[in-house]
Amino acid sequence: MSTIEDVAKASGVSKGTVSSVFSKKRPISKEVSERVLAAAKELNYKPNYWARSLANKSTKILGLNIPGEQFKFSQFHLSLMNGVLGVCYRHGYRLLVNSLPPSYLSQVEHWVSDPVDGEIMLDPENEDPRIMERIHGQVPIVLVGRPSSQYESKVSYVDNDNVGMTEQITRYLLELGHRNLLFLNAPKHRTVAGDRELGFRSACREAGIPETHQQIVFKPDIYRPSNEFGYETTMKALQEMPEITAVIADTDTMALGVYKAAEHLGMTIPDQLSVYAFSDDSTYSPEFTPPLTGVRLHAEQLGREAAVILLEQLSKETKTVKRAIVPTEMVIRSSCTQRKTFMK
Amino acid sequence: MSTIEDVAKASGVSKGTVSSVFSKKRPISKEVSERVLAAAKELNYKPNYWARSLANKSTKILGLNIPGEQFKFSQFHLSLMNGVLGVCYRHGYRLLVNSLPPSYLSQVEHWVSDPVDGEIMLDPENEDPRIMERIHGQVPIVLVGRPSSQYESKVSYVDNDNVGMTEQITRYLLELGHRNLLFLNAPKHRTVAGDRELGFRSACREAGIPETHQQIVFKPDIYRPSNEFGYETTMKALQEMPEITAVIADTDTMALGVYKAAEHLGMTIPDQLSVYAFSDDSTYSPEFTPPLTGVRLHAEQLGREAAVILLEQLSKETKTVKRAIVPTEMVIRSSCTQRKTFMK
DNA sequence: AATCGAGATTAAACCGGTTTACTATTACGG
DNA sequence: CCGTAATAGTAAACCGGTTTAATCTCGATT
Repeated sequence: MSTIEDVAKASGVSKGTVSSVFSKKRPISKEVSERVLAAAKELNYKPNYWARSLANKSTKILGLNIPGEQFKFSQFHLSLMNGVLGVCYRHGYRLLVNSLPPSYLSQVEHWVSDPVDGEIMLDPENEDPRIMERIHGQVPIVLVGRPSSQYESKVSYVDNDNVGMTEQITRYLLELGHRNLLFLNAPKHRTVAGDRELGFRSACREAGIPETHQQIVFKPDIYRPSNEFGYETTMKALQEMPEITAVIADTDTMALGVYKAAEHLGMTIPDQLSVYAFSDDSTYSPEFTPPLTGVRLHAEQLGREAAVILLEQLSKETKTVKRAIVPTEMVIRSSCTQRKTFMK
Repeated sequence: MSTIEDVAKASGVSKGTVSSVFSKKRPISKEVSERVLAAAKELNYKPNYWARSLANKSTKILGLNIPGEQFKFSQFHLSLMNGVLGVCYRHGYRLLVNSLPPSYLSQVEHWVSDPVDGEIMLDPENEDPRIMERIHGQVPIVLVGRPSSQYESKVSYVDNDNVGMTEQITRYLLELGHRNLLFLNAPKHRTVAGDRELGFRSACREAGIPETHQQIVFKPDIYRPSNEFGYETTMKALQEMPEITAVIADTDTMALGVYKAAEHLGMTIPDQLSVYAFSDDSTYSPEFTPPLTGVRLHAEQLGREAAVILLEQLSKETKTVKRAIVPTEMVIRSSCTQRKTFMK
């Protein structure tokens, strides 16, 4: 690859002039400008991204940070990313997927600052070391999901109204006559799990459901796939407590496990078991009979808003902490129905 | 942020020594090493990514290049990306999603080399300027999909056997008794469209189907969503040629349009119209009744193989051109059936 | 004719690392 | 006790851009 030096020599001007021709940050006479561009084309020259970033102290790259080992993108993340990408696209930013193993990053020879101007961080946890690290390292961040309270006034974030949404969904099931619910929740250390628990409990309390009839099981944070967790937990719960008539699953993948459990127990959905999932789109949907009732989280919009807020923070000097709540909508399909009286 | 200079001063050694402590590329006595690391921690120092990349001439970042304006990731891309990410993860590479508008990149002030060590390029087209550019710019690439023939011996790529797969699928429909097929193909300029056309034609010819009964419509490359294209094309085709009893759709999104058209025409699937789609996973699957018959493309494996080949090319000096063909499997669900004789 | 000022260009410093060529110190074998 | 080699550290050059401060040109103003 040829360098700016080569172009400068070839067109008989200085490095600085060539730089200005490209960056357009200073006026250059048309004549010189053309001569330089011709030479550049001739030599197949393109400014070096990293040299430029080093000098500019800006990379025009946004990071997307996802926690956990062996992470896989779900449908939710996909939509979210599409939202982020759209904004990046319009503003000339590139998107870096930043999810290297903590074990890798902890080695001294891999210590390094992040190659991004700012980062969108997914799935915040209660004691999330990533947040501390970014604040400490001066990297602007926007979270998708609520941070733990100690950071709530320190970092910007976008989120659904998880408390309200779960309340609404729980009420829906209660109004259908269900009196004994099982809630398969996200891993306990994720902040979203707490919010959803809150909403669930609140709606149950409001309807006078005793605590024993509000089963919540948090997904353990080991690498067991969600559908297996859904299957095993539902099997166990329904055997121990056959009065359960409705299950709320945190994701559609979990719901798949619930469906399978119901099938193995000879129960039909929705007649003997209602199933609700926090997800409107699913990879596994071909497997769902009947179609899954869920909720639209508007992942794409979450991504868009996060990206917009982040870019805003990058452009302005004043670091206002912002928050955006994206509304949700229930999507009633056919996996939930009135509790049948003979089930009593 | 503190620099290597600060750390050097604080620990009373030279820049070069600090550099060696971090990169471990040269032995440093334990004593000095500890002193430096302590100072680094104290100052919250991390090596600057850009400066390091500049000096190393390597970024440890792989690019994922997707063509087209206003691109959105589909389920296929999601799985593919998961495959790529897994490999990146294990090798300490980050992944950059590189899909900026050509209009943006053509402006002089945005000319810049790519900030990656190598790139995985999706959806190659017949006269794909991206390929030329990367070869010219010395950026190692691996394609997902077959390049046009002039590049076939010049760049590595991974692909499904699109010809064979389409042949197999077409035969399947022909064996079900269908004699009049509609094939909604990918945009004509994509190489995959040609391959699939070839397979389709070949199977039809083999069965003695006249050309007039092998309708192929290529998706125009304007920004109309695939489902609308599927809907409108199917409506038109079925009205002009009611003898059609089976449709092959290039993607599940297109198939969604076909379903809708069938509904509007009062036709039931699969009894009056069989539908086959080149996709096993779908965002829209909740909408599919009956479940869509398709084909498993193993997108994740495609991504994995592409990443592995790319990393191999980066590590070795010898640039062997490699090719990998990932097998496909038909997934028979319930959107295709025997042609009913009364339809004759 | 002298002064001023705007515009275009350049040399050199800088961004923050890595690497090379060299020096100083210690260890060892003969 | 000396020559040689191995080890640890350093100063300076380098990676390829951007930017600052200074210089030079030329037309307009007084």
